[in-house]
Amino acid sequence: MYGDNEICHARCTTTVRQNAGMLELAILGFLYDAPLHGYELRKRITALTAHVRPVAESTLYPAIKRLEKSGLLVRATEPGAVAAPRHVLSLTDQGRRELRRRLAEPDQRDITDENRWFTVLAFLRHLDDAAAQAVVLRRRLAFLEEPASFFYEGDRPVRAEELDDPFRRGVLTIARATSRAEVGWLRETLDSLGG
Amino acid sequence: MYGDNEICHARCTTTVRQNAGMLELAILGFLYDAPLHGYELRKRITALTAHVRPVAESTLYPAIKRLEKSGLLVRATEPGAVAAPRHVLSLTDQGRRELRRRLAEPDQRDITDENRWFTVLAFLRHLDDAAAQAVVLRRRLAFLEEPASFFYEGDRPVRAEELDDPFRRGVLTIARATSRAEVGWLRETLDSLGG
DNA sequence: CGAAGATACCTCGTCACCGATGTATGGCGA
DNA sequence: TCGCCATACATCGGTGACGAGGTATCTTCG
Repeated sequence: MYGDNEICHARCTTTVRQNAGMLELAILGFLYDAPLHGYELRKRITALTAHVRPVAESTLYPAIKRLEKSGLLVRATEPGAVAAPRHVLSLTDQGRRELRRRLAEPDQRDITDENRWFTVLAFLRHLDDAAAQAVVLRRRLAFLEEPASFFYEGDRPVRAEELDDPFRRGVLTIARATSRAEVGWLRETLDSLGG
Repeated sequence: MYGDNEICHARCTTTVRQNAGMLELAILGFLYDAPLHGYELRKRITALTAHVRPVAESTLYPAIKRLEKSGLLVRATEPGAVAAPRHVLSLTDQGRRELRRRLAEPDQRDITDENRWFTVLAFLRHLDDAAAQAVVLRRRLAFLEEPASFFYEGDRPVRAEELDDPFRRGVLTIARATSRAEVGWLRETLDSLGG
Protein backbone atom coordinates (compact mmCIF):
# COMPACT_ATOMS: atom_id res chain seq x y z
CA MET A 1 0.00 0.00 0.00
CA TYR A 2 2.61 2.55 1.02
CA GLY A 3 5.41 1.58 -1.28
CA ASP A 4 7.98 -0.86 0.01
CA ASN A 5 7.58 0.33 3.54
CA GLU A 6 5.32 -2.37 4.83
CA ILE A 7 8.17 -4.82 4.52
CA CYS A 8 10.57 -4.70 7.43
CA HIS A 9 13.44 -7.11 7.63
CA ALA A 10 15.35 -9.00 10.25
CA ARG A 11 14.51 -7.96 13.81
CA CYS A 12 11.90 -5.54 12.71
CA THR A 13 8.18 -6.21 12.84
CA THR A 14 5.70 -5.10 10.23
CA THR A 15 4.68 -1.50 10.66
CA VAL A 16 3.37 1.40 8.68
CA ARG A 17 6.57 3.27 8.14
CA GLN A 18 7.28 5.85 10.79
CA ASN A 19 9.84 8.55 10.40
CA ALA A 20 8.43 9.46 7.03
CA GLY A 21 10.34 12.71 6.93
CA MET A 22 8.99 16.15 6.31
CA LEU A 23 10.88 16.31 3.04
CA GLU A 24 8.63 13.70 1.46
CA LEU A 25 5.60 15.48 2.84
CA ALA A 26 6.76 18.73 1.27
CA ILE A 27 7.34 17.06 -2.09
CA LEU A 28 3.91 15.49 -2.07
CA GLY A 29 2.36 18.75 -0.92
CA PHE A 30 3.85 20.92 -3.62
CA LEU A 31 3.15 18.40 -6.37
CA TYR A 32 -0.47 18.13 -5.21
CA ASP A 33 -1.11 21.55 -6.73
CA ALA A 34 0.81 21.20 -9.96
CA PRO A 35 3.48 19.06 -11.62
CA LEU A 36 6.96 20.49 -11.17
CA HIS A 37 10.46 19.53 -12.12
CA GLY A 38 13.02 18.78 -9.44
CA TYR A 39 14.82 22.06 -9.55
CA GLU A 40 11.67 24.11 -9.16
CA LEU A 41 10.51 21.80 -6.42
CA ARG A 42 13.75 22.41 -4.64
CA LYS A 43 13.32 26.16 -4.82
CA ARG A 44 9.84 25.95 -3.32
CA ILE A 45 10.96 23.65 -0.54
CA THR A 46 13.87 25.96 0.10
CA ALA A 47 11.50 28.91 0.42
CA LEU A 48 9.29 26.95 2.79
CA THR A 49 11.83 25.42 5.12
CA ALA A 50 15.35 26.20 4.03
CA HIS A 51 16.11 29.24 6.10
CA VAL A 52 15.50 26.93 9.01
CA ARG A 53 16.55 23.56 7.70
CA PRO A 54 18.26 23.67 4.33
CA VAL A 55 17.57 20.87 1.90
CA ALA A 56 20.61 19.48 0.17
CA GLU A 57 20.21 18.47 -3.46
CA SER A 58 21.67 15.15 -2.54
CA THR A 59 18.71 14.67 -0.25
CA LEU A 60 16.02 15.81 -2.65
CA TYR A 61 16.78 13.58 -5.60
CA PRO A 62 16.96 10.34 -3.65
CA ALA A 63 13.70 11.32 -1.97
CA ILE A 64 12.09 11.78 -5.36
CA LYS A 65 13.38 8.37 -6.38
CA ARG A 66 11.95 6.79 -3.26
CA LEU A 67 8.56 8.28 -3.94
CA GLU A 68 8.72 7.20 -7.58
CA LYS A 69 9.68 3.68 -6.61
CA SER A 70 6.74 3.60 -4.22
CA GLY A 71 4.41 4.58 -7.04
CA LEU A 72 3.49 7.91 -5.50
CA LEU A 73 4.79 9.99 -8.40
CA VAL A 74 5.81 9.61 -12.02
CA ARG A 75 8.28 11.55 -14.12
CA ALA A 76 8.22 12.70 -17.70
CA THR A 77 11.37 13.92 -19.39
CA GLU A 78 11.03 17.21 -21.17
CA PRO A 79 13.59 19.15 -23.21
CA GLY A 80 15.07 21.82 -20.94
CA ALA A 81 13.50 25.21 -21.47
CA VAL A 82 16.55 26.98 -20.12
CA ALA A 83 19.29 24.41 -19.82
CA ALA A 84 19.55 20.66 -19.30
CA PRO A 85 16.51 18.42 -19.85
CA ARG A 86 14.05 18.32 -16.99
CA HIS A 87 12.09 15.62 -15.31
CA VAL A 88 8.61 16.88 -14.73
CA LEU A 89 7.16 15.18 -11.69
CA SER A 90 3.49 14.58 -11.05
CA LEU A 91 1.60 12.72 -8.38
CA THR A 92 -0.23 9.52 -9.10
CA ASP A 93 -3.66 8.89 -7.59
CA GLN A 94 -1.89 6.79 -5.02
CA GLY A 95 0.40 9.73 -4.29
CA ARG A 96 -2.56 12.02 -3.79
CA ARG A 97 -4.17 9.54 -1.43
CA GLU A 98 -0.91 9.16 0.45
CA LEU A 99 -0.56 12.91 0.97
CA ARG A 100 -4.06 13.11 2.37
CA ARG A 101 -3.35 10.15 4.62
CA ARG A 102 -0.16 11.71 5.95
CA LEU A 103 -1.97 14.98 6.59
CA ALA A 104 -4.93 13.33 8.25
CA GLU A 105 -2.86 11.01 10.46
CA PRO A 106 0.39 12.79 11.11
CA ASP A 107 3.11 11.10 13.10
CA GLN A 108 3.35 12.41 16.67
CA ARG A 109 6.67 13.99 15.63
CA ASP A 110 4.84 16.05 13.06
CA ILE A 111 2.71 17.44 15.87
CA THR A 112 5.43 18.22 18.37
CA ASP A 113 8.33 19.37 16.22
CA GLU A 114 7.63 22.89 15.05
CA ASN A 115 9.50 22.43 11.79
CA ARG A 116 7.51 19.40 10.86
CA TRP A 117 4.29 20.93 12.12
CA PHE A 118 4.73 23.96 9.88
CA THR A 119 5.12 21.63 6.93
CA VAL A 120 1.86 19.93 7.84
CA LEU A 121 0.15 23.31 8.17
CA ALA A 122 1.48 24.47 4.83
CA PHE A 123 -0.46 21.73 3.09
CA LEU A 124 -3.34 21.07 5.44
CA ARG A 125 -5.76 22.80 3.06
CA HIS A 126 -5.38 19.75 0.82
CA LEU A 127 -7.52 17.84 3.27
CA ASP A 128 -10.94 18.45 1.78
CA ASP A 129 -12.79 17.80 5.00
CA ALA A 130 -12.97 20.62 7.57
CA ALA A 131 -13.62 18.07 10.31
CA ALA A 132 -10.44 16.18 9.44
CA GLN A 133 -8.51 19.46 9.48
CA ALA A 134 -9.95 20.25 12.90
CA VAL A 135 -8.84 16.88 14.26
CA VAL A 136 -5.26 17.66 13.33
CA LEU A 137 -5.39 21.17 14.79
CA ARG A 138 -6.83 19.80 18.01
CA ARG A 139 -3.94 17.38 18.35
CA ARG A 140 -1.53 20.29 18.19
CA LEU A 141 -3.66 22.26 20.63
CA ALA A 142 -3.67 19.35 23.08
CA PHE A 143 0.10 19.12 22.82
CA LEU A 144 0.57 22.83 23.47
CA GLU A 145 -1.79 22.80 26.40
CA GLU A 146 -0.26 19.95 28.32
CA PRO A 147 2.01 21.40 30.96
CA ALA A 148 5.63 21.13 29.90
CA SER A 149 8.78 22.82 30.90
CA PHE A 150 12.34 22.68 29.72
CA PHE A 151 14.17 22.71 33.01
CA TYR A 152 13.52 20.83 36.19
CA GLU A 153 14.83 20.75 39.71
CA GLY A 154 14.09 17.21 40.67
CA ASP A 155 10.53 16.77 39.44
CA ARG A 156 9.42 20.35 39.80
CA PRO A 157 9.37 22.47 36.66
CA VAL A 158 11.35 25.68 37.00
CA ARG A 159 9.57 28.88 35.99
CA ALA A 160 11.25 31.59 33.97
CA GLU A 161 11.23 34.05 36.87
CA GLU A 162 13.17 31.69 39.11
CA LEU A 163 16.06 31.22 36.74
CA ASP A 164 19.12 33.35 37.21
CA ASP A 165 20.48 32.14 33.89
CA PRO A 166 19.38 34.81 31.40
CA PHE A 167 19.69 32.41 28.46
CA ARG A 168 17.51 29.72 29.93
CA ARG A 169 15.09 32.44 30.93
CA GLY A 170 15.09 33.42 27.27
CA VAL A 171 14.21 29.92 26.20
CA LEU A 172 11.19 29.91 28.48
CA THR A 173 10.16 33.44 27.54
CA ILE A 174 10.28 32.75 23.83
CA ALA A 175 8.59 29.37 24.11
CA ARG A 176 5.82 30.93 26.13
CA ALA A 177 5.26 33.71 23.61
CA THR A 178 5.16 31.25 20.73
CA SER A 179 2.79 28.99 22.54
CA ARG A 180 0.43 31.82 23.41
CA ALA A 181 0.34 33.07 19.85
CA GLU A 182 -0.27 29.64 18.45
CA VAL A 183 -2.91 28.62 20.96
CA GLY A 184 -4.78 31.81 20.14
CA TRP A 185 -4.58 31.14 16.44
CA LEU A 186 -5.59 27.50 16.87
CA ARG A 187 -8.69 28.43 18.89
CA GLU A 188 -9.74 31.06 16.37
CA THR A 189 -9.21 28.76 13.45
CA LEU A 190 -11.00 25.86 15.11
CA ASP A 191 -13.95 28.17 15.72
CA SER A 192 -14.06 29.24 12.12
CA LEU A 193 -13.89 25.63 10.99
CA GLY A 194 -17.06 25.04 12.97
CA GLY A 195 -15.29 22.44 15.13
CA MET B 1 41.74 17.62 18.15
CA TYR B 2 38.07 16.92 17.79
CA GLY B 3 38.11 13.18 18.11
CA ASP B 4 38.36 11.16 14.95
CA ASN B 5 36.43 13.67 12.96
CA GLU B 6 39.25 15.46 11.29
CA ILE B 7 39.82 12.36 9.20
CA CYS B 8 37.44 12.13 6.28
CA HIS B 9 37.74 9.26 3.89
CA ALA B 10 37.37 8.69 0.22
CA ARG B 11 35.75 11.55 -1.63
CA CYS B 12 35.63 13.77 1.39
CA THR B 13 38.07 16.59 2.11
CA THR B 14 39.40 17.47 5.52
CA THR B 15 36.97 19.58 7.52
CA VAL B 16 36.10 20.42 11.06
CA ARG B 17 33.17 18.13 11.52
CA GLN B 18 29.87 19.73 10.64
CA ASN B 19 26.56 18.29 11.61
CA ALA B 20 27.73 17.70 15.13
CA GLY B 21 24.23 17.06 16.37
CA MET B 22 22.41 18.75 19.17
CA LEU B 23 22.37 15.53 21.13
CA GLU B 24 26.11 15.63 21.66
CA LEU B 25 25.87 19.28 22.60
CA ALA B 26 23.24 18.48 25.20
CA ILE B 27 25.34 15.67 26.67
CA LEU B 28 28.39 17.90 26.92
CA GLY B 29 26.27 20.70 28.34
CA PHE B 30 24.70 18.69 31.12
CA LEU B 31 27.95 16.99 32.08
CA TYR B 32 29.68 20.35 32.24
CA ASP B 33 27.86 21.04 35.49
CA ALA B 34 28.19 17.66 37.12
CA PRO B 35 28.99 14.02 36.35
CA LEU B 36 25.88 11.99 35.62
CA HIS B 37 25.09 8.44 34.67
CA GLY B 38 23.42 7.71 31.36
CA TYR B 39 19.94 7.19 32.67
CA GLU B 40 19.88 10.47 34.55
CA LEU B 41 21.38 12.21 31.55
CA ARG B 42 18.60 10.84 29.44
CA LYS B 43 15.98 12.19 31.80
CA ARG B 44 17.51 15.67 31.69
CA ILE B 45 17.78 15.65 27.91
CA THR B 46 14.22 14.42 27.73
CA ALA B 47 13.07 17.31 29.87
CA LEU B 48 14.99 19.77 27.73
CA THR B 49 14.08 18.64 24.26
CA ALA B 50 12.00 15.52 24.35
CA HIS B 51 8.52 16.91 24.21
CA VAL B 52 9.64 18.32 20.90
CA ARG B 53 12.15 15.80 19.69
CA PRO B 54 12.27 12.64 21.77
CA VAL B 55 15.63 11.00 22.32
CA ALA B 56 15.65 7.26 21.91
CA GLU B 57 17.86 5.25 24.23
CA SER B 58 19.35 3.65 21.17
CA THR B 59 20.53 7.10 20.16
CA LEU B 60 21.88 8.21 23.52
CA TYR B 61 24.18 5.33 24.33
CA PRO B 62 25.97 5.28 20.98
CA ALA B 63 26.39 9.06 21.28
CA ILE B 64 28.02 8.58 24.69
CA LYS B 65 30.31 5.98 23.18
CA ARG B 66 31.29 8.35 20.39
CA LEU B 67 32.18 11.08 22.84
CA GLU B 68 34.12 8.63 24.99
CA LYS B 69 36.04 7.37 21.98
CA SER B 70 36.87 10.95 21.06
CA GLY B 71 38.27 11.50 24.53
CA LEU B 72 35.65 14.07 25.50
CA LEU B 73 34.30 12.09 28.44
CA VAL B 74 35.27 9.17 30.67
CA ARG B 75 33.14 6.67 32.53
CA ALA B 76 33.48 5.11 35.95
CA THR B 77 31.41 2.09 36.86
CA GLU B 78 29.64 2.39 40.16
CA PRO B 79 27.47 -0.18 41.98
CA GLY B 80 23.89 0.70 41.21
CA ALA B 81 22.26 2.69 43.96
CA VAL B 82 18.80 1.52 42.98
CA ALA B 83 19.26 -1.21 40.44
CA ALA B 84 21.84 -2.26 37.87
CA PRO B 85 25.37 -0.84 38.02
CA ARG B 86 25.78 2.61 36.56
CA HIS B 87 28.36 4.25 34.44
CA VAL B 88 29.02 7.68 35.83
CA LEU B 89 30.10 9.97 33.03
CA SER B 90 32.30 12.99 33.43
CA LEU B 91 33.87 15.38 30.98
CA THR B 92 37.59 15.48 30.38
CA ASP B 93 39.39 18.78 30.02
CA GLN B 94 39.22 18.21 26.30
CA GLY B 95 35.47 17.71 26.60
CA ARG B 96 35.10 20.96 28.48
CA ARG B 97 37.09 22.80 25.84
CA GLU B 98 35.06 21.17 23.10
CA LEU B 99 31.76 22.30 24.65
CA ARG B 100 33.00 25.86 24.86
CA ARG B 101 34.17 25.68 21.27
CA ARG B 102 30.82 24.37 20.05
CA LEU B 103 29.02 27.11 21.96
CA ALA B 104 31.35 29.86 20.79
CA GLU B 105 31.32 28.79 17.12
CA PRO B 106 27.99 27.12 16.53
CA ASP B 107 27.22 25.60 13.18
CA GLN B 108 24.87 27.77 11.09
CA ARG B 109 22.25 25.07 11.63
CA ASP B 110 22.43 25.68 15.36
CA ILE B 111 21.56 29.31 14.68
CA THR B 112 18.67 28.78 12.27
CA ASP B 113 16.96 25.68 13.59
CA GLU B 114 14.96 26.62 16.65
CA ASN B 115 15.41 23.23 18.29
CA ARG B 116 19.15 23.38 17.99
CA TRP B 117 19.21 27.03 18.92
CA PHE B 118 17.38 26.34 22.17
CA THR B 119 19.97 23.73 23.02
CA VAL B 120 22.72 26.27 22.46
CA LEU B 121 20.88 28.78 24.64
CA ALA B 122 20.38 26.24 27.40
CA PHE B 123 24.13 25.99 27.87
CA LEU B 124 25.39 29.35 26.67
CA ARG B 125 26.11 30.43 30.23
CA HIS B 126 29.04 28.00 30.15
CA LEU B 127 30.86 30.44 27.93
CA ASP B 128 32.68 32.46 30.54
CA ASP B 129 33.10 35.50 28.33
CA ALA B 130 30.13 37.89 27.98
CA ALA B 131 31.55 39.16 24.71
CA ALA B 132 31.62 35.65 23.27
CA GLN B 133 28.03 35.13 24.39
CA ALA B 134 27.05 38.38 22.71
CA VAL B 135 28.64 37.27 19.44
CA VAL B 136 26.44 34.19 19.39
CA LEU B 137 23.29 36.13 20.25
CA ARG B 138 24.05 38.64 17.51
CA ARG B 139 24.31 35.85 14.96
CA ARG B 140 20.81 34.73 15.87
CA LEU B 141 19.57 38.31 15.80
CA ALA B 142 21.05 38.83 12.35
CA PHE B 143 19.34 35.67 11.16
CA LEU B 144 15.96 36.74 12.53
CA GLU B 145 16.26 40.21 11.06
CA GLU B 146 17.04 39.23 7.52
CA PRO B 147 13.81 39.33 5.54
CA ALA B 148 12.48 35.84 5.00
CA SER B 149 9.13 34.43 4.10
CA PHE B 150 7.75 30.96 3.78
CA PHE B 151 5.68 31.37 0.66
CA TYR B 152 6.43 33.06 -2.59
CA GLU B 153 4.62 33.97 -5.77
CA GLY B 154 7.46 34.01 -8.22
CA ASP B 155 10.07 36.00 -6.32
CA ARG B 156 7.75 38.14 -4.26
CA PRO B 157 7.17 37.05 -0.68
CA VAL B 158 3.51 36.65 0.18
CA ARG B 159 2.31 38.41 3.32
CA ALA B 160 -0.04 36.80 5.78
CA GLU B 161 -2.89 39.13 4.90
CA GLU B 162 -2.83 38.16 1.25
CA LEU B 163 -3.22 34.46 1.85
CA ASP B 164 -6.66 32.95 1.63
CA ASP B 165 -5.34 29.71 3.08
CA PRO B 166 -6.00 29.99 6.82
CA PHE B 167 -3.34 27.41 7.66
CA ARG B 168 -0.57 29.13 5.77
CA ARG B 169 -1.72 32.38 7.30
CA GLY B 170 -1.29 30.65 10.64
CA VAL B 171 2.27 29.71 9.82
CA LEU B 172 3.12 33.33 9.07
CA THR B 173 1.23 34.66 12.08
CA ILE B 174 2.95 32.32 14.50
CA ALA B 175 6.38 32.78 12.98
CA ARG B 176 5.98 36.52 13.21
CA ALA B 177 4.92 36.39 16.86
CA THR B 178 7.85 34.15 17.75
CA SER B 179 10.27 36.32 15.89
CA ARG B 180 9.03 39.48 17.58
CA ALA B 181 9.28 37.96 21.02
CA GLU B 182 12.73 36.64 20.40
CA VAL B 183 14.10 39.79 18.81
CA GLY B 184 12.88 41.74 21.82
CA TRP B 185 14.52 39.35 24.21
CA LEU B 186 17.75 39.31 22.21
CA ARG B 187 18.00 43.11 22.22
CA GLU B 188 17.35 43.31 25.95
CA THR B 189 19.84 40.61 26.74
CA LEU B 190 22.48 42.07 24.47
CA ASP B 191 22.04 45.39 26.24
CA SER B 192 22.46 43.80 29.63
CA LEU B 193 25.57 41.97 28.44
CA GLY B 194 27.04 45.34 27.67
CA GLY B 195 27.35 44.47 23.99
C1' DC C 1 7.34 -16.57 46.82
C1' DG C 2 6.46 -14.79 42.41
C1' DA C 3 4.97 -11.37 39.11
C1' DA C 4 5.25 -6.61 37.89
C1' DG C 5 7.57 -2.54 37.17
C1' DA C 6 11.23 0.78 37.52
C1' DT C 7 16.11 1.24 36.93
C1' DA C 8 20.08 0.78 33.89
C1' DC C 9 22.59 -0.43 29.90
C1' DC C 10 23.35 -2.43 25.29
C1' DT C 11 23.18 -4.31 20.13
C1' DC C 12 21.49 -4.77 15.58
C1' DG C 13 19.68 -3.56 11.05
C1' DT C 14 17.72 0.15 8.53
C1' DC C 15 17.25 4.62 6.80
C1' DA C 16 17.24 9.63 5.95
C1' DC C 17 20.28 13.03 5.30
C1' DC C 18 24.61 15.16 4.32
C1' DG C 19 28.85 17.06 1.86
C1' DA C 20 31.67 16.39 -1.89
C1' DT C 21 31.89 15.53 -6.43
C1' DG C 22 30.59 14.70 -11.34
C1' DT C 23 28.25 15.85 -15.74
C1' DA C 24 25.88 18.34 -18.89
C1' DT C 25 23.65 22.66 -21.25
C1' DG C 26 22.69 27.45 -22.23
C1' DG C 27 23.18 32.62 -21.45
C1' DC C 28 26.02 36.60 -20.58
C1' DG C 29 29.63 39.77 -20.11
C1' DA C 30 34.72 40.82 -21.00
C1' DT D 1 35.79 33.18 -27.68
C1' DC D 2 36.71 32.22 -23.08
C1' DG D 3 35.36 31.86 -18.57
C1' DC D 4 31.67 32.15 -15.32
C1' DC D 5 27.32 31.39 -13.56
C1' DA D 6 22.67 29.41 -13.35
C1' DT D 7 20.14 25.52 -14.64
C1' DA D 8 19.38 20.59 -14.02
C1' DC D 9 20.26 16.09 -12.52
C1' DA D 10 22.88 12.37 -10.33
C1' DT D 11 26.07 9.20 -7.39
C1' DC D 12 28.87 7.88 -3.43
C1' DG D 13 30.57 7.05 1.23
C1' DG D 14 29.77 8.36 5.79
C1' DT D 15 27.00 9.14 9.84
C1' DG D 16 23.40 10.23 13.17
C1' DA D 17 19.19 8.59 14.54
C1' DC D 18 15.57 5.26 14.95
C1' DG D 19 12.61 1.12 16.36
C1' DA D 20 12.78 -3.32 18.01
C1' DG D 21 14.58 -6.11 20.63
C1' DG D 22 17.76 -8.08 24.79
C1' DT D 23 19.97 -8.36 29.61
C1' DA D 24 20.23 -7.70 34.39
C1' DT D 25 19.19 -5.77 39.12
C1' DC D 26 16.34 -4.16 42.78
C1' DT D 27 11.79 -2.82 44.96
C1' DT D 28 6.98 -3.34 45.69
C1' DC D 29 2.82 -5.54 46.17
C1' DG D 30 -0.15 -9.39 46.46
